[in-house]
Amino acid sequence: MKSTKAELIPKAFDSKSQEESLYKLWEESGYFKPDNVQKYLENSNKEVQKPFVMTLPPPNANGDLHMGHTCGYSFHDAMGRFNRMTGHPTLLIAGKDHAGIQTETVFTKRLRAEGIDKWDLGREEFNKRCYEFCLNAADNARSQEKRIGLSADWDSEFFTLDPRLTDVIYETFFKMLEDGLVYRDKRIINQCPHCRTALADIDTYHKELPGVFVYMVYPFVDEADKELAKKKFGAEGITVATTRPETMLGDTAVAVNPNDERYKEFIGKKVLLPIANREIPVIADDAIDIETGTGALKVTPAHSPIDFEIAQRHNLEIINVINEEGKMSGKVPERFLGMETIDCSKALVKELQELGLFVNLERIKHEVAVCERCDTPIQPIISFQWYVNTKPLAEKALEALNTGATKVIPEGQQKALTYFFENIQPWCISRQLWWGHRIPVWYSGSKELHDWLMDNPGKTTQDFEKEVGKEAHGSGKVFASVEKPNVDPDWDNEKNLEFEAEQDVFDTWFSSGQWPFSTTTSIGGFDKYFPTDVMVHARDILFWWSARMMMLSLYRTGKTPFHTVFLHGIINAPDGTKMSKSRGNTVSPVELFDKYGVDSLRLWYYSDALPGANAPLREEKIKGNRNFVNKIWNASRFVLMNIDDSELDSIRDRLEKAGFDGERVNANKEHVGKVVEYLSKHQYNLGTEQIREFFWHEYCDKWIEEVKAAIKDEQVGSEKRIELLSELVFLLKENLKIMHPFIPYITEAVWQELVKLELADGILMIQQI
RNA sequence: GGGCGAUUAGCUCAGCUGGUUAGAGCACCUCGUUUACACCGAGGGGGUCAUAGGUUCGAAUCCUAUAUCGCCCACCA
Repeated sequence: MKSTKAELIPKAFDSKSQEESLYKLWEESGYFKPDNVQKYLENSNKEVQKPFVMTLPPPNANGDLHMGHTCGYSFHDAMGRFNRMTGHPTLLIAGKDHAGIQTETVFTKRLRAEGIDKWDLGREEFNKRCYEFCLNAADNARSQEKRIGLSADWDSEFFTLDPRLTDVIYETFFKMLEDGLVYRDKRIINQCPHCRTALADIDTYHKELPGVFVYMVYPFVDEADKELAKKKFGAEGITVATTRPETMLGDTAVAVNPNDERYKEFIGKKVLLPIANREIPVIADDAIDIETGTGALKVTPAHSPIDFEIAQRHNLEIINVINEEGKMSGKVPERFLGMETIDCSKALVKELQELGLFVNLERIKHEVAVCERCDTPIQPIISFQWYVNTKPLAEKALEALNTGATKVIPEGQQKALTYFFENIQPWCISRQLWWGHRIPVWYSGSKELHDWLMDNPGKTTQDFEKEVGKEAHGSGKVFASVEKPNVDPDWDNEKNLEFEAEQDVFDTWFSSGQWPFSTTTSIGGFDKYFPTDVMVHARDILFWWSARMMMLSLYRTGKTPFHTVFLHGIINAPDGTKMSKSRGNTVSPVELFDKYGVDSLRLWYYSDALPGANAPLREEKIKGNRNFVNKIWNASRFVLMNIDDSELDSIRDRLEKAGFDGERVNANKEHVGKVVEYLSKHQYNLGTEQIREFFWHEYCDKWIEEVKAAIKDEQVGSEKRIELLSELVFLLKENLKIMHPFIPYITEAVWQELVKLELADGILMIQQI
């Protein structure tokens, strides 16, 4: 009867109870830090390869991780572990995102629940409290990142508003301003009247809402035109159609297609804008679709992007009639001032009816852009914002793609990115929020003065005083600096001088677009760790994030920030639809960790969440992976159980001598070679399949069975037993190593069982493949 | 409207630069309780690789068209 210590090992691998202590073992080993990996390699006379570095996408500091986050981190970690085990001092830099508008919304609600109004609190106090809130809340996300096994250096973790990063981000802005790449410009923006901020297109989504389509007549000014119109159309004017009648008060033209036979003879004529009683021209523009509506478009440059472009082409006046809160304002008849747009719309329709200029009202459903956070329909309004001229930046990025300095996996997305760079639009980087990096700019005099001067080229501060009726306290020039400046060379009245701080903050992508070099710079490792190696994220933020990182890194450092962008698949609900909170079909990764173990979920990601794929969640596959993980546990247990305690010394000696050869060892080498190749080529699905196939059906089903039969009748301690069991242990260890990047927990757990029997040393994470 | 991609076993998908009987996991069927594991073992069924043409000695793989689906961007008077 054999006596073996290994018989005490439990029958099933209980992932949940072991994951925490295994993670602790890794973390406390210090090998999440590249310097320690380097020391280890040097001490064990291994060749030190160049560092392997990844900066990780920072999740929202105050949220839970979703299936997509843990998917990304699974890939990060497999890459990190593989490189760490092949001679590369490896650094994974994690982060937590301040997430601009989302966090401001969340925290404002929290404050309100405590009975605090953010406006009473003031900006400075709000930001202070929100910062604390985020730092505290970040523990939650961080513990989930650790749970997935992420081998990041937590001492290099950054919150995106960290003052060290801010310095770098501001420098970039100053440089761009100097180089003329940032400028202030008047454009149509998406205004959320509820959140009182400009929104990027990505912060909005489209929703089908009931609306109206109102036809109304703008009468001609000249009697002759009226006559002609009456003959042609049966009305003394031109009929236009709109879904937003309230914007008519800001109309400055009616546009028709130059090829539209109906209106040809009216081009250049004038109509009288009803109610506002303003004469506006009929103009011709190619952008007008003859088929839509009446083929005649009322042009409201201040409140519609298309109209704005038309206005630019034709030098039309721009009249703002809706303010930031979505209320009627500006040059509108007094009775409409302060009205909600919808009320104003109704009132106008009524007045038009009375004037006999109302033609028809259709009730329609149409797609409206709404605020992603609060569902409020956005108001396109015109305002001055800060822009980046992305054209020259995109050219450099294109070059990086074309020369192969950066490549995107999957290939199709590389084409999409190329197309994006080729057709890039100016980038609005200012947001009217409190929560974020304040744009480090001061206006001499006031922001109003500066924008007025921009609006009125050729005019002076004296004109401003006269026409606006306010005193000028500076030249209206812009000063870029963090601290308030105290001199303005263009303003001689020093006593009178005042500076107004820019209140807007940067778009979060402007700061996160600098992530690879802002973080490495801030830990003092720019020279050593930049450029980084691989960027991993889901493909939905390719244009927003990686594109920006490429442009800004090339601008600041002259180098592309990473040689590979790896876009993992998107995890969908089991029925194939998108997971979303509003649909209530989300699945929490933590739930799956608990149920099947982290390794099982990781394996599923590697096999299903491939670049270019949408992976519907398949629990039964994760369950299958759990079975594989358990198989590893039991196979290892069986090998150890076959070793009698009295044989341990001989097997240790045999293992130290190394020099195993023969069929199995060769087959195993070939197997390891294949997996290494798959990992190097980012073919994780093939790697997963390979380790599963090989370990289960070769190592377990063949080798263990063969050895089992061969040693059945052997005396304990016989030469044959020692040789065969030693070989089996050797092969087990080799397999644990190559499987570790995929499934770190189970492999390390087994390794530690080997360590207990002194059949292995140290920790598996740092062993070299 | 523009761009990208997909269509292979019941389900989810592999199949790299064209080459013997097209693969995996899960599901299904049969047999098996031999002291590692039933979260197991042995075996099995199941696919004219969306459709139509073409290139080739040879096509799931390359080309063209069609159909269906998905994603992204732009727009929606």
